[in-house]
Amino acid sequence: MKSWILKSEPDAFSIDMLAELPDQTTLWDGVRNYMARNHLMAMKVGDRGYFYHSSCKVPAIVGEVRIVSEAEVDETQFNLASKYYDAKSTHAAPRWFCPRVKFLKKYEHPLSREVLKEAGLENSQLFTSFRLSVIALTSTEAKIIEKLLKVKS
DNA sequence: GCCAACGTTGGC
DNA sequence: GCCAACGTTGGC
Repeated sequence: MKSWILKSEPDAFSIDMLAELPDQTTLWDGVRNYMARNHLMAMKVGDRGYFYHSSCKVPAIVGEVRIVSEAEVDETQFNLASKYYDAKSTHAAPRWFCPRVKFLKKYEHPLSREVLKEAGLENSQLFTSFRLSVIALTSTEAKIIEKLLKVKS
């Protein structure tokens, strides 16, 4: 099982919004960056996603999701009305794919960037490629986060 | 709201 | 296929 970080702006889509959906699941669509897309396509059912709030007062890991189905074609790329519309993508050769994720839990104590950095994640893609919206964690990095969560709860 | 970082586009 | 210009992300 691999662990990932999924960034989302809480104003656009927060962990609370996910938790309030009837089935608590959503397609992680709208990603338009190839490195992030490759991560989305590498996700397997059962993988863990850390839900990260970005572009907000306290950017932090705020909870967990589980990957419940592997990446499928992101339909928003064909939708003219969508802000994720991609004129260069075709049904024959779609560019963008998205997995389905399910809400697992929301943390009482989110893990801020400061905490993550101090705990030893300073070399993670979260800090080295700070604009990347889908991040792959190494098993070492995942263990550090698990340990932090144990201490916090 | 500023601005650095950096991915993407497009002219040559 | 190089690289400057441009646009966007996201922390501060």
